[in-house]
Amino acid sequence: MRALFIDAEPVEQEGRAGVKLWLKSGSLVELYDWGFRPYFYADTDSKKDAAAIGRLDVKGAKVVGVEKAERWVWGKHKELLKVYCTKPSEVPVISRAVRDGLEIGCYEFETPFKYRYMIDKGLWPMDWVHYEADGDELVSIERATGEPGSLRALAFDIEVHNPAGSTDPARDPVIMVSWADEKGAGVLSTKPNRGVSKVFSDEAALLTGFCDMLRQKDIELLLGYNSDLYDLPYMKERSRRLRIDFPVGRDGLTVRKRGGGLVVSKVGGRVHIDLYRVATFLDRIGAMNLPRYKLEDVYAELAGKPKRDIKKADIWKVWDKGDIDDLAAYSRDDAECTWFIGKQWVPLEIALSRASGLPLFEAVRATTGSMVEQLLMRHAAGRSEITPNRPGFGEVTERAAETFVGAYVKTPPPGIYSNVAVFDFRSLYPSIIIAHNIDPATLNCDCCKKDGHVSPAGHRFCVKRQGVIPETLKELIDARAKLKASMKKMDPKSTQWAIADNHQWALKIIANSFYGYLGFSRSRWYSREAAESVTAWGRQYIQQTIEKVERAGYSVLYADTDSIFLLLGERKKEDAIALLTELNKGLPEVMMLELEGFYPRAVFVSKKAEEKGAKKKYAMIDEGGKIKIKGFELVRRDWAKIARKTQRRVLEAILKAGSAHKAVEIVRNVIADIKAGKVPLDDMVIYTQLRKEVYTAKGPHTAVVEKAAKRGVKIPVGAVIPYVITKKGKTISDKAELADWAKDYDPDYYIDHQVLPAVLKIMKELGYTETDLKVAGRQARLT
DNA sequence: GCCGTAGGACTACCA
DNA sequence: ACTGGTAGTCCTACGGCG
Repeated sequence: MRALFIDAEPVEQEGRAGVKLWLKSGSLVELYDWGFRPYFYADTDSKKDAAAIGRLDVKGAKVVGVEKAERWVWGKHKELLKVYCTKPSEVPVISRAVRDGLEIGCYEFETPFKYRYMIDKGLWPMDWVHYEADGDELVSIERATGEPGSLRALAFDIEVHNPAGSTDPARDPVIMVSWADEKGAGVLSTKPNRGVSKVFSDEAALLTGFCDMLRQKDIELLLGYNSDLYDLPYMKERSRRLRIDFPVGRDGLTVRKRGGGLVVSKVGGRVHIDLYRVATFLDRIGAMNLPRYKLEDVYAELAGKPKRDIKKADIWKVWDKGDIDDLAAYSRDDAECTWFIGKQWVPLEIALSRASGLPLFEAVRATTGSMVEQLLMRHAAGRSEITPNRPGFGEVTERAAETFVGAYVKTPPPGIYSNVAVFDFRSLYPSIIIAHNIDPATLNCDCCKKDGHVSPAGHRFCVKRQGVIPETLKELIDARAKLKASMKKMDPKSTQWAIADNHQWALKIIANSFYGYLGFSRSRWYSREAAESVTAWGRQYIQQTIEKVERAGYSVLYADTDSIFLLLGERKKEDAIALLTELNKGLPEVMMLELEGFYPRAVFVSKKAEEKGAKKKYAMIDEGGKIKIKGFELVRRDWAKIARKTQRRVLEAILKAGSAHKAVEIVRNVIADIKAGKVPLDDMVIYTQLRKEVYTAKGPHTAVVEKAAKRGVKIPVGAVIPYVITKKGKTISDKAELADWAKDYDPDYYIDHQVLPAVLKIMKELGYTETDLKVAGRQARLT
């Protein structure tokens, strides 16, 4: 039988231990594999040790088999013992006895059992398998090929009666559950209304009705927004209090708290995707940058239009009034927006799951680090290499304390320039890792003492045996290149193209994370020497390239990590392209310098306190009139919209119209509007994320949190706080007030601390001073 | 007690 | 809970002044 492999879970029944597999062929199939034994490795080849390990009995947990195994351990070929246990839960117990009791080192004793199973069986989630079964018992399974499969999905959202403002499952009932899927949308509620598609006698019936619907529709993929933390735990708690079952899954619902306030809600037998998790993931990897990631923010960004909105605080009022037309429509809209977002992001998550080997549920909640790790574990196993153990607490602390030098950034001379060309290295760090075989296990090998790759940081890497990291990375990069090539032959509007695009994106995301993973203190494959060699080679390549560009007669304006900005001057684009070709001849095979683009005009500014140019801050306009802005206040959410908007207009006036005069007019008008109190409060809102539980220093955003706490509103860690600097108070922190509570704004603050600083650094390059901008009617010095 | 400033804490950016 | 490099804000402590 052919099926899509979804997930696996360890199970224990009647003393037997095995694995439950979730497959999809038509609909979901549950199968059991009772024939797979958990194991770990012991670092010894002595018969005496083998015998001692074989005799172990820790409170009834016994070793059921010991066999020899040849594996690579940190670049050395070794003979180890593979120690089998009966149940997965016995692995930690027995391996501890081996380590602490017999003082024999162990490996892979903390590999979660389901990963152990998937890795050893060669199963990749969201990919196809061929299997044979006898009843519900698996007989055989192996990986097959095919396009990624799809799952039957449904998005949902709940509304809660909230007269107290906040909601509390001890008190406030669920009043609506809305849903949306391929076929349409609907609202389940306990009050009848035109907008309500199904009415239930009470809340218990409503919750049960929702579960019935999932069962009837045979939903495999459940989509929510912040449903890990809110909807599912809320419904579960309400059900508990109502003393009813809540069979939202085929196999229970577990709500688990992870470290750092993270909550994960696992729906057994369906894949639950919390799209808020996807939003924060995309934010972290820099694929998205919004001030906030509420459902309406994300929807507006993706759909290009705003979402219907009700003030959350008013939900109960509308409900109590009995006229719930609006509420039903709003609730339904929430589900539809969630569905819309899911349509865009689920394919990427499926691609990430396939590319990393993490089951979809885990992939959605994974960091790029754990994706890299999963992939490395799979590749390591494939080449008989041991997966290094996780570092202990002490080790992590030590690693975190040892810092290393990163990338090179050139200070740009501030000014406004014409005809800039930008070159950049394609995947600089991944290319370096592959070109120089950088891996903790190839570091200081015994075989290449004379002829190894020696990094500018002074570390040597093997030239004979490729490391698991370079090997895995090369596979990703080659696969991506192949995909990109095949995409050229596809119709860009086809589903096939969209699938390939998500896949290539997933491969890129993972490939870009390898360097960070090498330097990550909790990494299994951590190596400071390896990480600092990557950056050292990176600095060497960029600096040598800068020298060559300068020797060719160009002046290099700016450079950061892997990019070079040069002034074309009197030369033509063709000259720059010829130079590029020349530069590439001197680079290793896998490395490639590319033309990023030509820019007719560019702005670099000086640092606020010094005359020197500011790094990581520039704006350029390309030949198509498209503006690229980096680092400026206007790309930062912790600046008020009025400052960001004004700075953008000023930059546009200079880059597009080339008019400083216009820029001055803009600034003067904005200042006048602020003084006159004409600017809407919305434009004064500053967003700052609450990143810590406890602060040593006071700041506007911590002050806002304190004030909210006094009113009984708890702002959780991770929240992005919107606040306004009001007239009331002495210091800025005193004046800061939660946006919803702010009645006015302090014009002086917004002029002197927001608009002027943002705009002045640009105007300074054109010869203007603060007074030129503040005092109306004065003649501009330059135009 | 007031003023100016150096330095620390903090956030969000670039690559 | 992937890295280092960077700009910039706000607050506090501190020294000088009178």
